[in-house]
Amino acid sequence: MQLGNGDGNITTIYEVAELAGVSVATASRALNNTGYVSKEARSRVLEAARRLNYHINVNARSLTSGKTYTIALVLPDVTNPFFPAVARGVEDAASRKGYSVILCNTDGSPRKEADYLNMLRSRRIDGIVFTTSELPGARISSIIGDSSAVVLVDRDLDEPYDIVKTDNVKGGFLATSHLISLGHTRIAVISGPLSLTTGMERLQGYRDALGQAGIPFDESLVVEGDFRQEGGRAAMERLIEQCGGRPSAKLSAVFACNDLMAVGALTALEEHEIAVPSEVAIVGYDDIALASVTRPRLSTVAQPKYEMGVLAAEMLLRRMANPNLPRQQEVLQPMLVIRDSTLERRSRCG
Amino acid sequence: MQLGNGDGNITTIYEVAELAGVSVATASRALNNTGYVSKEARSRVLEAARRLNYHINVNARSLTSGKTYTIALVLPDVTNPFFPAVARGVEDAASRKGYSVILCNTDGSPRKEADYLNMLRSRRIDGIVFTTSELPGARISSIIGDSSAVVLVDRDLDEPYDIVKTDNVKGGFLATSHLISLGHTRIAVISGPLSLTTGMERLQGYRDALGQAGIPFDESLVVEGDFRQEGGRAAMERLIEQCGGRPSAKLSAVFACNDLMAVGALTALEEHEIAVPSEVAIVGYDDIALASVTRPRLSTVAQPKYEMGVLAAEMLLRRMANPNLPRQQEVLQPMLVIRDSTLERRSRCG
DNA sequence: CGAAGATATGTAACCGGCTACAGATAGCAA
DNA sequence: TTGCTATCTGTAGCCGGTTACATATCTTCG
Repeated sequence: MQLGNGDGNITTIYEVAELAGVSVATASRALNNTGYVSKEARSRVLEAARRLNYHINVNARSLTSGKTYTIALVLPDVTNPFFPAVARGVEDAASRKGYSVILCNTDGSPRKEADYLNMLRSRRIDGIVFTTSELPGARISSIIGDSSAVVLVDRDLDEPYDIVKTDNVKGGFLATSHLISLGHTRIAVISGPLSLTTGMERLQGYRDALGQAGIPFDESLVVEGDFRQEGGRAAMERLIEQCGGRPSAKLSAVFACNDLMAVGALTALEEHEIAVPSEVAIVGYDDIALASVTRPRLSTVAQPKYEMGVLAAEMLLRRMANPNLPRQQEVLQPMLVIRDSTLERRSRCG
Repeated sequence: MQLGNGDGNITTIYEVAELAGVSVATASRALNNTGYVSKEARSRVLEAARRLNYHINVNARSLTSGKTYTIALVLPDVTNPFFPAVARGVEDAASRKGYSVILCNTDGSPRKEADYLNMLRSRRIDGIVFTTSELPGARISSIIGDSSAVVLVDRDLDEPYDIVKTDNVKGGFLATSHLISLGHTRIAVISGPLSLTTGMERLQGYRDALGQAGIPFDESLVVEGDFRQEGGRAAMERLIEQCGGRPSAKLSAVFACNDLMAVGALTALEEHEIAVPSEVAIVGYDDIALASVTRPRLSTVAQPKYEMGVLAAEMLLRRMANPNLPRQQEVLQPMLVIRDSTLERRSRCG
């Protein structure tokens, strides 16, 4: 609406300098509060910038500074209910410090992961919060080189990258011990993919709890799932079939290594008209929003998802500020949330 | 691991040109497949780029091209279960065309929205997929000017921006008609914030359905909610209280204008031991993942969330390619999903 | 054979910032 | 007065690409 110059058109620092009657050097110094600038010059520059609706061109600046003030969040799928909270945490922490976040969904495909990493390198991203699936650490470094810092979330790689995770062994232990303390001894586990550290570790916690209670580990009670609802349902079907339709003495509780699979298991149980928790108790993992609305409401092991995101971003910024820092690792504590899908078990069974 | 040059360090086109024994102009042409380049020169350049692990600096390029190949997705909160699917759609469609997506959570705060828009302008973003809450269209244009294209999702502004939405009036109509067809006549509505077009339009659909069925509109059956779970619960409490604890003849069904509020209402009903759907039927809106795991499973009006994201991104790219296009508007159709929270109503009531 | 056009390449300017360096002025101590 | 420091400003080069323009060679056609 202004004359010709004002509104939409893009202004450069040259135009600001000209209007203010100074050189670009002075204009730059005034706008960035660096070096020596007289009061009058500064205020003339600021006024000119205001009048021209000047917005610095970040890309141009990054050409000299080498910093883009951009980080990336690379994860399998925002649509997986575990990730939005993490993403929000990352974005909050990043934007607080003036960083923007680029979102990348890889579906866990090493191919897509590699493609994104290449793209991110071309963008000279300052850092990456990465939840990879299968890409080996060495491959990551070979692509991004040391052009950007990396923090791994919820994954554990051999490479010397910083890490934010929760104690999955402990989480698995908590879930299983809870079931044991309720009197269960025949406890099945629907694990995550055993190629992922999360999958392995939660299973390890399960074994630890069993061992500590003196309950023998029974291979046939372990079914490998895929962290997805349909996989959880299929795994539960398999378990039910294995028991000849009625769990009864063969199996009285299930630890599903994430909530999505637990929900799948729940539907399978419902279809077979097996009562939860009276016939079979079930514990999930993650405490996604779903968990508190199922019937029965799902007992689960909560992870501090938002905090993980925040910590990951903050850790990344620290690493960016000082690439020579020793490797950082932050292990958060999972927490058992007891709802209705697990219940005290009286008398029956041994 | 290589000599000194290979791995992590950043290479410029100058080094590539030098290694290939050509000028930067030729190198640039070879890498971009523009202009004339001899076969030999091209292959020497490509080989040099490969050996040096050359990745173009996108920021430098955008300095001359004026394009950043970056768009932004500005929404209230990824943590709201409605948005991840939209986000995924936007990211998929964008990355398919080589664009990156910057994620911005505004919490619906006009202040944050304005801050983000300013930041995005500084980044010379090519376009924005925007789900604003309260920022007037004029304000948006005053900030971003015509420096980037804008597509509005699920919102309707006076400004001449492109729009992707679903037919909310129709959605409200579908939900209400469904209840009416089951025999309900006393239907309460827990609306969204009436300051939002989504809120208003769904309510309008409700009124239309009532009108068409000849059921008088009763002000006292309308409670304004906030699209959040706790708000839905509070609204339901209010309705129950209004009926003196037992809905009975005063109210036999509720249309909650999104699923989150429906879930909240469900918990309120459960606490009061009011059976769903036999005493009170309930329909939600959005069909988020939650809806299919509640007990009873929630009948709801589904929006094609992922498709909305895809369409928004594609529309944005079209607009970016041709700023003079007439205003585009895409209205998708909502779809009724009948589950267990609504049920045929026999005899009783009139 | 000469002119026109296609092909190939390099030089240099430019995109929009930042900053090293140099030059200018002023204040102050010796 | 001289010399030194602190303050202020501008010129120009650089960051890493793209591309207009000039130049040169090779075909091709009248």
